[in-house]
Amino acid sequence: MRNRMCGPWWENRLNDAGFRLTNPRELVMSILRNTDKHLSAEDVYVKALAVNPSIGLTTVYRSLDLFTQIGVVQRFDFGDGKARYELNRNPLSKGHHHHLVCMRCKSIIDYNDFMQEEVELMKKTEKALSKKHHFKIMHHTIHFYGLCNECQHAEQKMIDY
Amino acid sequence: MRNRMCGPWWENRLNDAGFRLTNPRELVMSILRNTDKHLSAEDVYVKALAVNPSIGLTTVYRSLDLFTQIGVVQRFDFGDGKARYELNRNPLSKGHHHHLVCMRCKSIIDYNDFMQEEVELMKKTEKALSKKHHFKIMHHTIHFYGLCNECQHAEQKMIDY
DNA sequence: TTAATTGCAAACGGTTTGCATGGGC
DNA sequence: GCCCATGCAAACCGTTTGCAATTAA
Repeated sequence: MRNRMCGPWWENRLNDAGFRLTNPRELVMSILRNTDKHLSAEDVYVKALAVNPSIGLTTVYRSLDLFTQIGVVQRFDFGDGKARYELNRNPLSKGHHHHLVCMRCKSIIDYNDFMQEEVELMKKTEKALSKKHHFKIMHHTIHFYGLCNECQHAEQKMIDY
Repeated sequence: MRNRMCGPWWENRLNDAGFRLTNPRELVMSILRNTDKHLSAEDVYVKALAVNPSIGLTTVYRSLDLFTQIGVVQRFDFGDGKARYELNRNPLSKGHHHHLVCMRCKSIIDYNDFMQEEVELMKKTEKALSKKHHFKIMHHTIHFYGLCNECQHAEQKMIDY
């Protein structure tokens, strides 16, 4: 009965990995699917409560961990003390992108410019580093840190006084 | 009396920013100066205790924060729940490099291969993203995640059984 | 049926804060 | 002497764990 190719790809991946499809897991997944933000566990929990008031924060954490482990979700650390979770919208990991992180208001902007060049450089680098350090590279992240449009102006005001 | 250009550059920067040169701060700095590892606050604290048994962990945190703020130290988040601190060895930020992070044992390897190409791509990307998103970029990080030499073999053993 | 999953409460671990004491300048 | 800086203890906050009850398969 497994692998019936009935639901979305992540359901199959759950099954294949031997995990159960439950209401809380479906709910967490639907929340991730319906946002383009970079949600923390707490963010997901709050949204989940609106649909299922009896869901527990613990379950949200465990679902997010599980999804991360089976490669359906990617976990990011932007250095503000809480992890963010983002859906891998495609089993083949299309939609590769990176992040601009505002050091002041912590907002995050996705970008995917110059991906062709980036991918080429990364491949080259990965190859060299694998050989040099015998390191098996699974994935990479590029974060730009700075000030978003609004926060630049806010900073400017502070300097003015 | 300020700005006498007597001590190392970071002492001057402390002075210029209006902060005091104290024993704990010198100790923390000397520890960072004498390692090539990526130390956590706790790591620094343990090393500091060996020299000054009355130093407090809080002071280590505050020193590291201060150094980070005045640009003498860089703080990294590799996603294992604790921040790492690394000395900027040069006021002009030479020695730019990035990291390989082992997802299993959390060890970190520095690399600076292909820096020429990387810097070019990053400059180009920064320029475009600044214009496109009105984002003022201060710095960036590139992290490769994967398995180090030892951990690949450990994983292999696990699979064998 | 029955083992995986859930929700609660309590623990955990890294980091921060309040406050009285101590030490640069 | 004036404040900034320190050390201690306690608070904080995101995350994890133990455990009994629930539920998917």
